[in-house]
Parts: sequence; structure tokens; C-alpha cells
Amino acid sequence: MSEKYPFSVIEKKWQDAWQAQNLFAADETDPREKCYVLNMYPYPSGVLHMGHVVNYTLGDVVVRYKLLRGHKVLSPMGWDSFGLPAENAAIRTGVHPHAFTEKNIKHMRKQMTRAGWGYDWTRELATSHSDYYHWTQWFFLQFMKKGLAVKKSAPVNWCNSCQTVLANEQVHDGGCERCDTSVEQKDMSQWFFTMSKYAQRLLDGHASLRGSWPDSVLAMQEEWIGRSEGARVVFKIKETGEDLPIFTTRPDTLFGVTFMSLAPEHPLIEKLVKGSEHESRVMEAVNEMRRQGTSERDIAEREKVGIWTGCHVVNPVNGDIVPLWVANFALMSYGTGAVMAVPAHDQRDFEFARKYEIPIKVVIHPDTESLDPDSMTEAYADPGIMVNSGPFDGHNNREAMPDIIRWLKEKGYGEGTINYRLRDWLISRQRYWGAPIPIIYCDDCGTVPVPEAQLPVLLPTDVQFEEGGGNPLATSESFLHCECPTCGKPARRETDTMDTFVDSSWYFLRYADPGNSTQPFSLEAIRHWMPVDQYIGGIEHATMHLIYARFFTMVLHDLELIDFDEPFKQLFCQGMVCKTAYYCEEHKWLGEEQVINGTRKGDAIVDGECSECKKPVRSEMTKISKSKFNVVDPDKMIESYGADTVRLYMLSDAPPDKMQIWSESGIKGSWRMLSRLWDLVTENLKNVSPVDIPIPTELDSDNRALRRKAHQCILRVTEAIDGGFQFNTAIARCNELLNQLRAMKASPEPTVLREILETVLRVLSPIVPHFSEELWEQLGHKTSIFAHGWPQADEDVAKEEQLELPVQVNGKVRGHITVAPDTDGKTIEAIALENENVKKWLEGKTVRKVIVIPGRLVTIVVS
RNA sequence: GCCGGAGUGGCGGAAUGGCAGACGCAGCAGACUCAAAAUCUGCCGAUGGCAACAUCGUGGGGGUUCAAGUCCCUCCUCCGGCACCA
Repeated sequence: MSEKYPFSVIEKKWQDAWQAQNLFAADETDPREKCYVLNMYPYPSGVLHMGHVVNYTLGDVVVRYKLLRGHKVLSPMGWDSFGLPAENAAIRTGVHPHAFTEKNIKHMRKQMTRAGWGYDWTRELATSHSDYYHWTQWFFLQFMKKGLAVKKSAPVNWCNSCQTVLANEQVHDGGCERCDTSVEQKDMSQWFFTMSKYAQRLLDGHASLRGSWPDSVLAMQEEWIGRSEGARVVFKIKETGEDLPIFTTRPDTLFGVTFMSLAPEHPLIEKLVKGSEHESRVMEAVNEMRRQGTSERDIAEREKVGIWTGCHVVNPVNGDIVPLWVANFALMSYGTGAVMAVPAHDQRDFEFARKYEIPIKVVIHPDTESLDPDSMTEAYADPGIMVNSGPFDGHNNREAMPDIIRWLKEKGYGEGTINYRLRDWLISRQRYWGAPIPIIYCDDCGTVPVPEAQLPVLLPTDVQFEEGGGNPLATSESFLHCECPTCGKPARRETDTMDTFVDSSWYFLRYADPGNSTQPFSLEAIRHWMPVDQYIGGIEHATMHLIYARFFTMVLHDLELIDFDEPFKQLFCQGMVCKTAYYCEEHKWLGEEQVINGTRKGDAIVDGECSECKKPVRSEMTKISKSKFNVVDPDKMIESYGADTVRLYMLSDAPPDKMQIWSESGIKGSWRMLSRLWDLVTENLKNVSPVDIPIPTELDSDNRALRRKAHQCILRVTEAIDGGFQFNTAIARCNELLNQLRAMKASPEPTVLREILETVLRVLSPIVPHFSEELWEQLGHKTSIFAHGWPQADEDVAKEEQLELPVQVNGKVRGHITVAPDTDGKTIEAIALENENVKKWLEGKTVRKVIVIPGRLVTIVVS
């Protein structure tokens, strides 16, 4: 690509200039209204990828737009710099994670500057720096004081490949989120944040976020929190008299219980069968179910298997004695780990009952027919009339629900309750490269929090990184051994570090006061900048980062450290970047160069063959990823086309929340737009009026039309941005204006020409900032284009002088009329009926009705 | 199965219930060139017609309305999320 316009020179020039001007420095003393625009910070992998480019371009455009709209903007950037890759690199290459991370940060900072993204680098933070993780540890201690950080033994998700535990949110389809290894269940004593206590608060917060956050994110969080209303009912085990509480959302079917299922992990099982004739038979089956684990239970065709324990339970509501089973579909982690089974009215229970020949008891009939347990082919789950249900016979089951719950409580059988799927947040990680959990274990004093004055607990350097060597922290003698802060005796440190999602749960707060060495932040600074006005990032964080950060913020609110409880006012999630990828049945994903004998259609190759096996290759539009060999290197793109062209392309094709399709010809289109505009401006430098010459009041119609288009452009671009970041249509509006300018035969009036060119540059300046700055300067301006604010549209100039209205006859356009904008309806009607084209369609018909929609159209109804 | 979103030219996509296809990409024709690239000009939903123009057309079917891509009902497909959650 030849350099049509000198982008590499001007991009460097303006990046330096902005830095010299401190364009992006956020200043508390600045009286303008604040606007905090935040992009989700990256993990410093060392290379920028296309996902970053979409995210940060979008963020930068918003930052610059807000600056132009007269806000003082806080636009910080930092690094989510703890985490596995640095540690894996240490195992592989022997380079310490700290050195590895710092090198990557340095490189990425440079790449970001080259892309033209403006940040207040004086506020930069890295979560792996001790002045940051000092406060991550401090927060842990505050949580602990409130009883929100607890160590408990619980079944945890263990990834054998990563040699660490995972939070529930980090397990996808039974596999580790990072490495896909199948996750095992293990009982381990680990640190948790008791997030489940905040389930209802998190849900309630949605009311204030609705409309400002994408519906999809709120929906995902709701699902994740998983509130369900029902009742807790206490059954008794007949053989031992022990209580067995269960949770059900269908207390209306309590009279239809014909068996009970326990989760294979339920602690009661051993006790019940011990020494009985059933012991070996039951334990064998139970162990098999446990061995499968939840993930394998999923895969095993979801076949429902179970085994009778030999025991029974007593149903409190009617005294029925029913068998107690262990079933592989019952989950220990939900409710109480015991499920009452009503086969007549629950499909899963129905299938199980048929399989094991357990009786079925109908307690709800449809209004019209009655059900026969022997001939039923599926469970009846719809509403109906209750039968065999003691005091509730004859009632509609839905309507009776509140009465049933009241009755359960009165009789002492149970009570109404709400259950949540959201569980506590497991934060322990058996890793080196994270914030150490500030805890000391003493033989005499037990679990002792590190005194705040002794923070930070620093990561030691005398550690060994070895493949499969477990947690490297445990190899550090200097770290492991310490004094008990309470009694002074030798003690040892906790070697687990915190999940990196803890780091990212408060980084947005630290940006407000990044240099504070005596507290995580001052309330004053927080009050000045928080909450975040616009948060921008990927949808993949919907149920992880975004729920943790909200939880953390609520806790800090309750600790009276901050005075709000929702951190992000407005959230925008950008779409994924996709590109065509190629797949061969035999050789899996192929790079473009491995596809042969195909025909190029646009950007894709169709009907190609695999260069190895000559088998047909299938093409698919899919997310850019290394494993599918369809990556695009943003650095190369910036080198070939310049940052402005890449930025423009990222925004010009589709709305930014949709999937973005990367195409080589697409970026050429953006390149063309800028090159042509460059020529247009530079060739007209001698034709424009000097700066600040007023536009004459008398202009010919072409010049008036041009000005009209320009002012309409400002209005519509503003609308497009404010109405949800629709930069694609904003760019289209600019092209329309430029097309009209080019189509004009005579040379425009010099002041008008200046107005048009300046308008385009100003509305495009957030998107192509270097380009706009340069041409703005060449047009004779001495100060930055960003100092001139957003252009103001003049409504009078933007107003149409003549309106062309379509005239419909019975819904079809049959002609057009031209009228002045203030023409009254009666006159318009008369003109429309006189129109030659329209008249043809009225011949021999009776006009029933004429409807004039002011400014839009005229429609005539005839018969 | 449940929840969220979406189905519009060859492609990405525009359209406060009011002229469907803005803007761009690709394609075609022409200009420039020894030639190619780049650039510039024109055409570009389908069908019929020399044309003016007409008919059809926003996943399928039905409805509301003077008027439906847009609203209502119903079905289908795709994408994303959740899922033995009791």
C-alpha cells in the first residue's frame, strides 16, 4: 500500500502533541462536569489483538466525543497483570513472572499509544504491583472482619492441569475455562467470599440498571443468581427419626410424593446404610455415581439412574411412607441435596418412577379430564384442580399456593422460602502469581489475619517454577515461615493467592486516587469521579467480572468506604471480531494459504480444497482466534493503513454491539474514504476563505443546499452517537455530505467550502483524530480541534426550503409534489389531486379520503 | 426445554407505523494507461418492457391499519446464554 497521505508522520506528530498538551489528563480542579469512561483493562499478554482494538477504539471515540461535548473526562488504563500465563511462561522459560509481565506492559503501552488511544497515563496501575495488591489484601481483611471472607471445607472444582481450584463461574460445560480440562470435584478447605448473602441485593440492583445495561447481560446475571420461590419442608427418616429437609417450588404437589431422592454426595447416605444389608449394594452404586462427577453425568446421555437405600421417609403432610433413593440427577450444591419426587407432575420424576416401577400418585387434575396414573405417558405439569390433597381438595393449585405455604407453617411442617443458585465465591488459588491471602496459621492461635500495618504481604522471589510442581509459593522458605502476630511463636503463612477477579473487582475505584499510599483511595476522590459513567467491554464478563465487581462495590458500601452501591451506570458490550475460517474434515482448521483450487468471492475462498488431502474445505464466519488460523495482526494493519484507517474501519460497517466482520476489502474502503477526503481538503486549501470570515447571508441555492446538508449532518451524527453509538450511520452521513460536495458543478463559495470541510473534520475527529487534527491545522487553525468543542447545528440552516412529498393512491406511490414546508394541509391536498401522474390513477374512481401527513406524504384512498 | 437477540440485494448493513435497500464493499461498463494497479465517471433487488413505466419483493402463514421491515397472533431458522436447579 503506497502512502497516499502521510499517516505515519502525522499520527506520530499528533500523539506527541496530545501528550504535550495533556489532553487526557483528568484534573479534579477543572470545573467542567465529570465523565468517567472506562474500558475493561487487559491482561498484558504482550500483544494487542483485534478484540482490544474494537474495545479500545470504541472507548477512545467516546472519550473524545465527551471531551468535545464539554466534559472533563477520566480515561484511565491499567493492567490485569496477575494470572496464569506469566506463571506458565516462568515454568517454560525460567523468566520470573514479574519481569515477563513488565516487559509485556511496556510493549502494549507503546502499541496503545500508536493506535491513538488517549489515556491519562499518570493514573496507570498494575494489579501485580505491591502498591496495588497491598489494598487487595487490605480489602480481604475488611471482608473477614465482616464475616464475608471465610475459610470452609467444601466440594470445589479442581482442574488437574492448572493444579488449582476454580470458581463455579470459571467452569464451562464441566471443563476448565482456561484449558478445557475436565474439572473434578474435591473436598478442600478454601477461602470464600460469602457472595450468596448478596444474592437478593444483586438482583434488586437490576432495577436501576435496566435500560442502561444490555438486556442480555441483566438476563444472564438473573439466571446466574437463579432466584426461585418455594417452600422448605421437613420430612423424617422412618428408620432413624432424623429430619430430612427439602426445598421445593411445588408445595402444591406435596401430597403426591411417592419417593425421595438424595444427591450421591449427601452425607446422610453412609450413616443410613452402615451395617445394613443394603450397605455394599448401595455404596457401590453411590461411589460409581460420585466417580462420574457432574460433568460426566452430563455427558452420559443424561440417563437417570438411582438406587434404593433400603430406608423410607415420612411425608409430614399426609403421613405417607415412601422409599428413599439416591439419584444421579440430584445435586448436592442446590437446595438441601434432597429432592421430593412427584412423578405425576414432574417429567424427570415420572421417567425415574417408570424406570424403577415406583408408584405414581395424581394430585392435580386438568379442569376437563381426570388422569389415570397407569395410562399416563408423561407428567402433568400444568395448573388444575387439586385431589387427594387433604384440606386442599377442589382448589386450583396455583391459587392455593399461598394458603398451602401458610398451612405448612401453621402445622410446623415447613415454611415458605426463597432459594438462590448463586453460591459463594471461591477465591483461593494454588498459584504464585496472585495477591497472597494475608493469613497466618499458628498452632496455638489458629487462623490469624496479618495485621494491617504488616501489609503488603509481598510475593517472595526465592521460588521454583516447575511443571506440575504445585504451588510455587509453597517452595519459598522465606515466605512460608513467619512469626505469629498474636503470640510471636513460629507460624506459617497461607500459600494460596487470590483469584484475579478479586483484583479486577475494585480497579475502577483505584483509578480515582491511584497514588494513595495510606488507603486504597480517599472518599473525596471517589466522590469526585465515581461511579463510572460509561463502562465498555466484552460480553464474556457478564456473569463473572461484572457480578463480582457489583458484589464488591456493595460490600464496600456496607463497610462505609464508598457511598453508592452500583459501580457502572452505563454498560456497553461490543461485538466479537469475526473472519472467515476454513475447515477440513481431516486436517481440521486451515490457514488461508492451505486452501487451494478455490475461487475467491469477495474476501472468502469458496469450493476450495485442502492442500494436504485435497478434500473439500468448508468455510465459516467465526471469532478471530489463533486456533482457527484466522487472526489479524492489528500492528500490521496500523503499519499498512495507519491507525485512523483501522479505527474508521472498526466503526464503519456494523453497529458496535453486533458481530464485526473483518474483511480486507472493507478496510480498503475506509482507506479510500480518508485518502479522498485528504485530497479534497489539501487541494482546496487555496479555495477556502481565511479562518473566521462570516458566511454571506445571500447565497445561491446550491450553496444553501450544501450548508443545509452540513447542518443536517451535524444533527444526525449527534443523534446517531447519543442514540447508542451508531457510528456506522454517523460515518454514512459524512459520506453523504462529501458526495453532495463533489457532485456540485460550480466551485462553492469560499466560506461555505470552509464550513463544509470543517464540519466533516469536526464530526469525524473522535473517530480519526490524527487525520482531523492535521487537516484542521492545515486549514489555518492554531489550536487543537478538540479545543473547539462539538459543532453546533443551526436549525434554520438545516431546515428544508422545499419539501418533496410522495403521493400515494391506495397505498402505492403514484407521483411527487413539491411544496413549501409551511404549506397547510388543504393546499397540499389540492396540489396532490391536481398532479398529472396522480390524476391518471384517479380516473373513474371515487376519492373516499385524503390523508396528509405533514412533512411526510399524502395518501389518497379511492374505490 | 427456558431466557435474550436476530432473520432485509451477491455481501456488511440503513429506514420516529409513512417513497424499502441510505452509506460502504463486491460486480459490470467506460475514461486515463503500452499495460496493470491506483484514480475518476456511470450502472447495479427480481421479473416484463426500447422506454416511460408496471408487477413482485424485508424467513413462512394469518391479522390490525388509509399505510407494516416496523405493531399483534402463530410457525420456522440462525446466533448467544442457561439447563437434571427440585
